[in-house]
Amino acid sequence: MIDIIRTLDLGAELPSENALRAQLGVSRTTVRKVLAGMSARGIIISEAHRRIIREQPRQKERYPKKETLAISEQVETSFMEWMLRGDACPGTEINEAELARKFGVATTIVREFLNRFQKYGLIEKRQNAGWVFKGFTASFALELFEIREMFEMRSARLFAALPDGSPVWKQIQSMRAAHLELLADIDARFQDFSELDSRFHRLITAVAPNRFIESFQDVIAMVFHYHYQWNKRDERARNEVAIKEHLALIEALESRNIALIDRACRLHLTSARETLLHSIA
Amino acid sequence: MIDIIRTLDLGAELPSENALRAQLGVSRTTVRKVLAGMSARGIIISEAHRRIIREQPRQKERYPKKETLAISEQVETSFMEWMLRGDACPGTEINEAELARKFGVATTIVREFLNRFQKYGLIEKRQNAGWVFKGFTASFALELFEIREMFEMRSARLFAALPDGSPVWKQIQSMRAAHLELLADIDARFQDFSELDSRFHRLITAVAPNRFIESFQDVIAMVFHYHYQWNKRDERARNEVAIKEHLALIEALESRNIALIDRACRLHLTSARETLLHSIA
DNA sequence: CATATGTTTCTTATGTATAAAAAACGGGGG
DNA sequence: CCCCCGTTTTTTATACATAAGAAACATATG
Repeated sequence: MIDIIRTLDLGAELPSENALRAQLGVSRTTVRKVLAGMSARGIIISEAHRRIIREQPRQKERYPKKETLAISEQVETSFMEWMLRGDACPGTEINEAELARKFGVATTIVREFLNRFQKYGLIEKRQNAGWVFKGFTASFALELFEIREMFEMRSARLFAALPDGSPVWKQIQSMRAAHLELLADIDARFQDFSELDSRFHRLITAVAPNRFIESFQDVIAMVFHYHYQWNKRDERARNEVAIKEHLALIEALESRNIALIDRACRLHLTSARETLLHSIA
Repeated sequence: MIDIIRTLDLGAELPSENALRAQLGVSRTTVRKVLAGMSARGIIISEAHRRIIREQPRQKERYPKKETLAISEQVETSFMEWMLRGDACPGTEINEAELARKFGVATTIVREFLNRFQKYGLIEKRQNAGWVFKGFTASFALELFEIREMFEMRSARLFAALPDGSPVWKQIQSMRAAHLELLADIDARFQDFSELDSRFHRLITAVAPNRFIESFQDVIAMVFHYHYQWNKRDERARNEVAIKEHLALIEALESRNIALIDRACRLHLTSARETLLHSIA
């Protein structure tokens, strides 16, 4: 809301609650609550049927990040930190109540998180007896990449069969541009790669949608997002190599030559796997 | 406990609490509670340091099935019924509170169930806005089988590379025997196939363990278990065909001929897919 | 001293209550 | 009749409370 107001002038009238609702992607109830808050702080004046901007909100008026995050998201972050900081070794038993205490949240939320987190294959539930952390181990990485290879090779191959008119070719073009841009400025922006990587692989996978493959992408994204947040070693070099491999794969895809595609794809996945294994050991 | 007592004579002494605990696979707390119940009903007499059987428990003494099932399991059954009875069509919005009311359980449990159930790909969560049932549709079946084919072909191929001395060859032998037995008595026992099917596919998959593949087996097992519980059409014939296909695959595996294995595996999966599609339409 | 049972403590499983957000309802003005 | 806003209802998100089960500790007995 602050961002919206900053595009308007002092004394201007705010859009209707419904317009704001649509723009912000939340319910009108929430919009009204925020408006009430701004009214109370003197940022806007609520008259009958309209609201006038009285003064520009300052940046420090923003709610602190922590207050705007759902508790469930905070739990996710806390848990990942706990796991990747190395407090946990393979076989560690996970205690719902203890985690809840440690993170300062209700047990219900921890429990719900663990249930959702189960799909990543890092923890396992035992009836009436809590959870076991299986460890972020080499075998985890190997199993992950075995599936990843099957899925991505499948999608990459399906790419070659796409008609010339398909809009994905445009998307691939702009994907290449994004990679080249990042590569040109790699020293400063190497940390932006993680997000580009995820987008690239999702684009390839999306040619022939399959809900199970898409769901597996979440696993991969989680692993890379969090793992490399705690393992910065060689990050710049690692990402540079990956970008070049992506560019090679893009070229192969555009050639429509299955053998070429297979090779580029496998090359990239092998290198990504080795990098991950290396960083675990 | 009733089953254990029935193997003993009147007046005999029960094993120690610890022995019972180990035998029943529960905690001693639970054993003690059951023993207290039996004492109250006059089935056993608790003396200092031992318990004597006073009269044989009758079958109706057993707790009704419903009381021994965890609420979470009851919710699963209720939900499957709701879904497969056809009360829900694709796109139906799922309401936690309403389901809880309908099933007569707490909302927490329904919520937890939906979270776990998510992995089956039949429902989807929308932030702050409940769940959507995506439907037990043809595209669900197709996506399911696309993955299943990848996974099973992979496992079947790895089979051929196993050394002669591997214990799986014995297991395959007894698997064949189980199939032949069932086939011989197919008219009476065709409903036993579902469980054998799951065991067979899990055996094949288990040659090279991968947690993601194993987790996917749960999806398949769920689909077949529940779907065919509500779609009995052609059940006998369907299962007979599948048994024969299994036998062919077993033979192919034992031949160690990759081409043969591939063919038998694909044949079976194709036929299973068509059967499922047919039963959905 | 080893094993069995009595007792206590702690954990997970389930139920209930409240807060936050979304959706529905309804009157009023253009 | 349509859009806007005030209000009410409903739903999800989170916290807290209790019951069932597991594990640990303590005591007794041969």
